[in-house]
Amino acid sequence: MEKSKRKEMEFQVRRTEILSQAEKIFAAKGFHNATMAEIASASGFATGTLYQFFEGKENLYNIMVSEKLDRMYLEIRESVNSQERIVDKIEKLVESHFHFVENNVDFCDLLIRGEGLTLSDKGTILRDKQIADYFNHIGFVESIMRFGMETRTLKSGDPRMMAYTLLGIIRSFFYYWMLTNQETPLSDKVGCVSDIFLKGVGLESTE
Amino acid sequence: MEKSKRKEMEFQVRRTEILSQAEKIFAAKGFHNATMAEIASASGFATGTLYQFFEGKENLYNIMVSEKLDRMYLEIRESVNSQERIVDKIEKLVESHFHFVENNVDFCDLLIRGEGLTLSDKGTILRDKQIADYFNHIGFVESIMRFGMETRTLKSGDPRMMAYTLLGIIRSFFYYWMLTNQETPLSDKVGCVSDIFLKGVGLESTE
DNA sequence: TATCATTGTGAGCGACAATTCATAATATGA
DNA sequence: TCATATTATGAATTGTCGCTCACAATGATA
Repeated sequence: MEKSKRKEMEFQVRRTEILSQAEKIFAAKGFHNATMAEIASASGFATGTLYQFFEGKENLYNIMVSEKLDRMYLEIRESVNSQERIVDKIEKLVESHFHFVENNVDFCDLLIRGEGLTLSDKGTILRDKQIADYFNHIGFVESIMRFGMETRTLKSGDPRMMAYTLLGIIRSFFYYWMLTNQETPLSDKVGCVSDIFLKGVGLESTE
Repeated sequence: MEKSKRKEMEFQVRRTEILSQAEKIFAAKGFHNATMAEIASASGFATGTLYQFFEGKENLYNIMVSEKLDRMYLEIRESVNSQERIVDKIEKLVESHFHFVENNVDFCDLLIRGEGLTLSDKGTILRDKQIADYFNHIGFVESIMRFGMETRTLKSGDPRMMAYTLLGIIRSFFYYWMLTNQETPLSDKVGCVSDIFLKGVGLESTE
């Protein structure tokens, strides 16, 4: 049994190495331009060996993206949960999103390109998983909004719409930052985002 | 000269037909799973004929997307410009975006998948054009914000950040609507979006 | 109708890369 | 150490289209 445990661990180490190299290569060249041969040699294996860890190219790609996103969502949740006040929670949400982007530029570039989402049969199953995860995340943000309404910090309204709004703003800033490779860190905009989100852009006098 | 004009027109008709069929097929299957043969037969031509209208597959795809987006931007601009008051302009902006989405579900699905943005050499040139167009659009929205500030309807602030915000919210709602094929029209949310954008979600008492 | 020009055709070429599998290398255990 | 099980190898197989081009069809001209 000890043996098999060590085996298992070695298996995981190799698997992780492949995933890590795959991430780099996919990020650099996109799904369709990356080749299995390249990923194999980068992780120090022969082409055929990859197929002992993953069912195929799509599978490898999807697992890589999926696990990466899982980690991101987890990070964000923990960061938000570490705060008590609703306003701080919102700020942390924005901040942790932005941190992830800043620390994973290549991966985010891959996400923007959005490649690999049109996949065949098996691929769609994993795609659905990613969509489900995204909705799950929306649900999480929604719960923050609901909390804000309970504690009378936020206006009463549809918490789901609020969640869409906040995530949309975050995404838009991330998008802009990716396209204009700015010298200023994205994190500088955290205050700006949460401010607009909470107070809106209209003057009090408006309507 | 008359002859050549008729020729020119016929050429345009054929070209348009190909583009129209290409749109359907690309939308249904994505860039990589669509084949030139399929597009050709759908538009009533042989494979080789397509190459008299377009340089190749990437070229066809990019032109199709590019021209479609141009029409969208134009529609939105006209719609916004038809309004005098800033609040109406904002509402029209949201509304016309949503209208486009509702009337072009398949095309928007293609956009969400984001396929075809990782292209080789020539492809990137056209990709850059699309990014430039997007920035141009942001600039347009920014000018609306600036106008709102001049007329003292909007708070003074960075108009570009405001533009990112509004476009982000719009995109987020569009995204959610696409993923949950809802029975309710997206247009129902126009009021909700412009409201949150102008007033924010925080209670007055906040801060 | 004969001639030339333009445009359409689609079978087949060529390139590419995912996947497989017979074989080699390595690890296990008695 | 030898037999056996496990894992790695990478050349060969395979299938897929994008694209070309020699030829056909159509249309224009005289």
